Amino acid sequence: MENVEIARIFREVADLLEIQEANPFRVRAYRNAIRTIDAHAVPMRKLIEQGADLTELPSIGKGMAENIQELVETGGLAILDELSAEIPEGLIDLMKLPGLGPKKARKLWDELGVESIEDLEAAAGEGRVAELAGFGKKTEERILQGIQNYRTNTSRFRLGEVDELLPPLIEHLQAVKGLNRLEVAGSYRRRKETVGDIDLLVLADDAAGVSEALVGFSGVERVIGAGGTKTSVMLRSGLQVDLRVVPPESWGAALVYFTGSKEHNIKLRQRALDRALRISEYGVFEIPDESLGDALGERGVASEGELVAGETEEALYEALDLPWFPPEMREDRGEIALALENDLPRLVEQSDLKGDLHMHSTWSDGRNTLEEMVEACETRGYEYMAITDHSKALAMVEGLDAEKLQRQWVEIGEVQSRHPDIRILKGMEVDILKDGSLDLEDDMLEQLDIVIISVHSFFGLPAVEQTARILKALAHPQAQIFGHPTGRIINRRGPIEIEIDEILQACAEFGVAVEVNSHPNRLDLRDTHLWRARELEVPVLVNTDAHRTDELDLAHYGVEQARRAWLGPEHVLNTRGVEDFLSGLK
DNA sequence: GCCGTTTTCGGCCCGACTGTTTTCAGTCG
Repeated sequence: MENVEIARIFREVADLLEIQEANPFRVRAYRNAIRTIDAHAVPMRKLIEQGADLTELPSIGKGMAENIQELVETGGLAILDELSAEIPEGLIDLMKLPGLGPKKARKLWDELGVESIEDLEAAAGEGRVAELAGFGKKTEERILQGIQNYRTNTSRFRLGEVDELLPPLIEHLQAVKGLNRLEVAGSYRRRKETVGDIDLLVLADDAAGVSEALVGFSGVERVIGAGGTKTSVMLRSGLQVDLRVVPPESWGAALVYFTGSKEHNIKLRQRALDRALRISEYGVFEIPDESLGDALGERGVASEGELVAGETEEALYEALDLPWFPPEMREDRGEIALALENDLPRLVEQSDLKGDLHMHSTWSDGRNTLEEMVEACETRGYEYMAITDHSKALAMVEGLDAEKLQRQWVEIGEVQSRHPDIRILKGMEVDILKDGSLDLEDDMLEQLDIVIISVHSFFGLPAVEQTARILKALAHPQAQIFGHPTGRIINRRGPIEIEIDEILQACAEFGVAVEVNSHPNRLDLRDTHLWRARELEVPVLVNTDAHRTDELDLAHYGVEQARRAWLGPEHVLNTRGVEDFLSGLK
């Protein structure tokens, strides 16, 4: 029973409780526990094995700890069995459709006997949904449309995809007269590895003009909604874009609000209430004494109370006696407590990087020659770099054997003499073979400056075998860097099955650094694993794994994931000068 | 169901939009 499975089962319980109209705070308790479990690198089963007290984890109390224990020990959960005996689990799928929540899903089941998406499609097709009280013709159409979208497009967008889709839209909007400011907020600004939709925040003299411009953008497939301050459209790419026009005095508050995360915002609001302040997307307001209590619940009190802050993010945080938080830290993973204890860490920045230690050339499957890669690194201001072509096990890309590698060293020597301003390190991305041995002779490994070890085959080994294979490779005296450790391709190929915590502990023990592979399709290790690496004091390298010169520019994605794990320059080896860097490797 | 620099009981974030209504519930972020 892995953490992802526990989280999935808790999610089912929460959804079913919601349909059952259980205490909403009980539902929230499950959702909070899911966040903790999802983000924890150590498996719950292992914590239990070690006799750890699960209730020390945030949002895990007595009840959740018992649930986790039950799941780990029996593989099942009594509360889930009870719930699914009362309510069909297919109703959970219904809630994934836009406009359908627990109440409406429940009603569809109660009154029409709908138990699945298929049932719902049939009922809506026959016009029976529109006849229900609280439903109508439009809702029915929206449901049918939603079912289509659900089947064709269910996954989130990779950050890199969004970076390709956004520029034309932003350019289009910036041409609107009177647009003073535009910012992309949401998980995009927090640089999360995948993005669900796009939140655009705009300061403009003519709100309606910007809204019209968005609706008129050539990439728009349909308009989802349009009100006075909010416009939503669906692009043909399947990406949803929400646009908000905000007044200048609320700019900072709106930016905080729409950047999120939701959990971070909730913490801010709780803190505000403690000091008789109320936060909304319009600003920080004083709560007048006489309205404390009952009057707050009434409608139309939004403007009540004096505006304290809102024009900038800094001012909003200052009103709460907090420093400004980099968006990557706004995940409610303890950042507020940290800020209160001491200064926030200085997070690593792209400009800190002094070298890139993972890239390919035409010697294996790279598109550019070795010298072109060197020149491109020079252009980017790097002090050092490593050429790390594939080893011979990757026959399809003509990986290098010992003989070919020696010939490459000759070329490196020549290129080095033509480019004295950058240090070219002799490296290789050596395959970890099925049995955990390395795909290059020991005497050759010893002569390399940089040895990256990576998995490129046998992705499907069972966890025990896969973990043992990698542990063996990590123990090799010449292994220095573990490249793209989980092998995942986001939205396409899942991670290999490994005990990530054991692996990271072995890295710490053997002095092996881990890579955050910056390619936006990989981002491997991911943020929560980098977090664990920091805790275990495993050094991290931000590498691009570039197969072309322009891919060297992807390094910022790796830096951003590192920032999400609160890594500073002191945690990232390739922020050091070349001699310090080399002495930091084993 | 979790949580505690006024608390072990009584709290638990806030507002906009939609569609269906004649004043609002449900959903969403």
